[in-house]
Amino acid sequence: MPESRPRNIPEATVARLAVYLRVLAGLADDGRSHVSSGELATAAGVNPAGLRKDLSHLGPCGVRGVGYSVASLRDRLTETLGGARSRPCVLVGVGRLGSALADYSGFPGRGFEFVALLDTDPATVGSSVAGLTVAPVAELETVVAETRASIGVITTPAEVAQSVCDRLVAVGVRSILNFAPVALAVPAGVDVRKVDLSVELQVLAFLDQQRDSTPSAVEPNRVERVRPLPSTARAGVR
Amino acid sequence: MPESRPRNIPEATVARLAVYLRVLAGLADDGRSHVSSGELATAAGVNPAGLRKDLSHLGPCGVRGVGYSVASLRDRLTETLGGARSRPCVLVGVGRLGSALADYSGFPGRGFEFVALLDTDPATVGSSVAGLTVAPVAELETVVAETRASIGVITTPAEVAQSVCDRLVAVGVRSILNFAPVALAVPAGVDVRKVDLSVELQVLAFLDQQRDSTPSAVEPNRVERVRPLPSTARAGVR
DNA sequence: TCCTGTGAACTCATTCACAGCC
DNA sequence: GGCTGTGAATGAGTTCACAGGA
Repeated sequence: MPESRPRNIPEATVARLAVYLRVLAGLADDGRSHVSSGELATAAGVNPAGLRKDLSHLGPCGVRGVGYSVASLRDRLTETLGGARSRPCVLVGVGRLGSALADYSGFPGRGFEFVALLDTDPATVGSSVAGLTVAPVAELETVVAETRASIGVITTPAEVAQSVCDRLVAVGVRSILNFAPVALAVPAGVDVRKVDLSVELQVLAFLDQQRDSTPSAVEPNRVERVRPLPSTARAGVR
Repeated sequence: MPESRPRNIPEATVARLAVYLRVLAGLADDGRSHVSSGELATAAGVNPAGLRKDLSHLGPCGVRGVGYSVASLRDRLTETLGGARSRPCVLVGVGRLGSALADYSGFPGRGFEFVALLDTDPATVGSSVAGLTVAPVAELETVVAETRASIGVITTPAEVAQSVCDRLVAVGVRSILNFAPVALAVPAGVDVRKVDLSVELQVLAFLDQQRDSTPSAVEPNRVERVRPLPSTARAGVR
């Protein structure tokens, strides 16, 4: 076969593909059979031309003069994003944020699936969250080995994040999503993405304040400008 | 006075300034008096040259051949990020994610402060979260008017996010942080940032899967590469 | 000699504008 | 006529390399 694989899709594009997929699922539920790039772009909050460029990474998948088939585009995106075999994820730290995240696992065809939830708190261990029974962190090594998890999600307090990270890496986890407000040190070959909720708020507060300071001068209204997604930091190898 | 204001600081830089500030607070607690850009950069997970460029937006604030004064740099960052008078925020949707977020308010000098938490669930309304009593959503308009909140945080289910957004905008909120997985439509002049937790996981899953497919070939090890932050989408003015 | 501050190169990403097909 | 696919242009942001001061 002549390598029909997705090839090199930019990270920013991958993030948007996930958004398109969600919108398409909604359109399919509404019984729609086709969409134009314009309509899809509006629903996803992006620029139409950018959307088309994103989709071009999958090869031609629309019909000129008509638009995109909702069902087939959805299937294509599902497959591209990892669809068939979803990656097993282990989540450490089942607090409010952790349990909120665990519920996102619900949807199939998302490319990931939580297979274990770990916590230290005896009151939390043994309880059921998102259909899984919370296990003690002591079992981290065993659980990762048994489930062959390759993705770890850290929603612990900052103080223990690095040690949890070290343990995950030691047993072979190579992709980590970190919600703790610390920069994790990892060996090359491990991919860390970071999401910092308080930083998001600080940035918003800064822009808000800055706008008040500026007497609304200088810049007129731009109708709708949208930026990618990256929202995270990366360290280590591809 | 000759406008000594921060001027135009790139958004990506603002996000990192918040991270530096947190690291500096930790260093101050440890009794450190000075840091070099290299050390600070490592702790923040960024490139030293980039850090210096970021700080250059505040004007010279280091000492050549020595480094930065921990205390004075911290104060400078605090002030730049909105320090003195923090922006009042209203949060709508006090579920697990919402209450987790509300706790971030704790720190002073962050540039924002939660002044009200709203929810529809009668079981949640009246309870105390992060030191605030949860109020019914019906009081949204009153609360925003009384607190003069200019920032709204939406952590509701997707179905009601747009209507909550509309109500916030109607009473004058111009900066919104949206955690619901929908693209919010807002009039020009309103700034929306979006954080999508499930997308973060999907991107990580994709990269993880992609790495397994590729026989580790092509690319050698990159030691530590870090990307900015944006983590969000923006719509509206400025 | 140290480390900061910064112009300049470079990489990455978004937007524009139009060619191509239905 | 309408809408997709895409090369070219633009812009933002990061890295490099060195000038400049303690």
